[in-house]
Amino acid sequence: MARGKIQIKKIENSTNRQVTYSKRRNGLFKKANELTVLCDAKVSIIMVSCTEKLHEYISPSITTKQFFDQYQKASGIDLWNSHYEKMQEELRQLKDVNTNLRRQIRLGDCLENVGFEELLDLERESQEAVYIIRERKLKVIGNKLETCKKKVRSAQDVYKKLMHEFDIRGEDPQYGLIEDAGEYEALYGYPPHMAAAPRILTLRLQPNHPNDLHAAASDLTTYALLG
Amino acid sequence: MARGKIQIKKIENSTNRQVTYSKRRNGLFKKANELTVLCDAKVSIIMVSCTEKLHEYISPSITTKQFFDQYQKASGIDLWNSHYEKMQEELRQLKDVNTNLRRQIRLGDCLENVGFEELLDLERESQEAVYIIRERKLKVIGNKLETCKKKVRSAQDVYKKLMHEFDIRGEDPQYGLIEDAGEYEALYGYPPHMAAAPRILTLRLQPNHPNDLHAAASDLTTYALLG
DNA sequence: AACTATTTATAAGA
DNA sequence: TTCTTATAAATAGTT
Repeated sequence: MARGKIQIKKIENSTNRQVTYSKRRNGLFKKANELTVLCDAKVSIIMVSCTEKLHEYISPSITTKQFFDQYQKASGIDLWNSHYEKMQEELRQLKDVNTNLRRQIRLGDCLENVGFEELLDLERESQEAVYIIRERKLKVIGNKLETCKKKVRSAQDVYKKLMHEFDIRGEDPQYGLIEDAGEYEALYGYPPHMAAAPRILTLRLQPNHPNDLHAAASDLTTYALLG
Repeated sequence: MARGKIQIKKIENSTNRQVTYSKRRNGLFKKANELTVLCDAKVSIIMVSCTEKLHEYISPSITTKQFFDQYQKASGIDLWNSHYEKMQEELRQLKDVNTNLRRQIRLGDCLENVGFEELLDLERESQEAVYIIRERKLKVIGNKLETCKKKVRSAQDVYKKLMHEFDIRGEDPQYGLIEDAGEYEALYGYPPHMAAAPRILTLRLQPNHPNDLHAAASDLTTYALLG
């Protein structure tokens, strides 16, 4: 529109296109604002450039949200609808899944309407579940036991070492053994009567990091003898 | 902008304002379209006049709906928020319920990450479920048995009645008794050895609605004797 | 970003 | 409304 007429078709030079976009965008927004003032109208312009950048003009005294609401009202097009539908579909599916899950559990709803065959299946499945869970439970218990045994062995090693040193030094009043402090078992959560089986001498132990209870429970080798 | 400069302020003459609105609206839309073509951009203009009339420009190759979606995405402003929030809350809750249900079943997912205490709970719950299901199963079996007994009694009644009539008429060749047709048990789905216990004479029976197997199984009183 | 020759938009009048 | 037209405004190409 100046220094030569142009064809209204896509500007191939991307720099030129960018510049023109910027200039004309400003022009458009200016015009929109004039229109707003002159004619007491409300205008909303939203632009997305080919580089996906978003620019917006909105008349003062109105928000984009209000604009959309007004647009919806005036046009009769329910813009929420498709959004709704998606969510409602998702909701429906979740409810279905839910129902199926409940059907599998069958604790919440009663068994009144369950057929006999289904009932037999259900009993079998539930019993299987019990077996699976029980198996897992036993494995977990086994693991715990194993861990405890290791700790006990470790403690025994420490004890042997100490006894060895003890033997070498002879009766030195600097070192001493205190019986039955009861703290060792407590740290591992074992009742006293169970700890009795592996016959070891209980030592009064103290972690190297007195304030760190976790370290106290998990790292036996860093314990030091008390005087 | 022509034949005299104007102040950018509300045009008080309503006719003039209307005319200007119309002219400038067209101008704006034309510019918007040029911008769309020249710069490969997407433009949406929505205008509401002071008389609440709505006009819209939208670049070809896009819908207003898509525009709103894109706007939302780019601006981060969730225009549907109020609508969404409710549904999303519902969705979230359903998902939670779902997770809990799955946790109760715990057959699909493995038990690796289940704590020991939880494992014990799970075992107890599952075992309880088995008991509940078993109880229900026994009840159903009991009901079936009861129903069968009733039917047997009913059959006995019919038999007695028939025998009575038989006695009155004496030996009339019009009426006959046929032993061991085997169809009675088959209809009720009972194996022959179980039907043997209640000692009744089996009759060759035929339902009044020969094609309706359901009726055959459920309505003993409408059976008629065959010749 | 500024300049400016031109094109385009449009205010006022018909 | 639309057309006309003098003139204001916008802007393409250049610096």
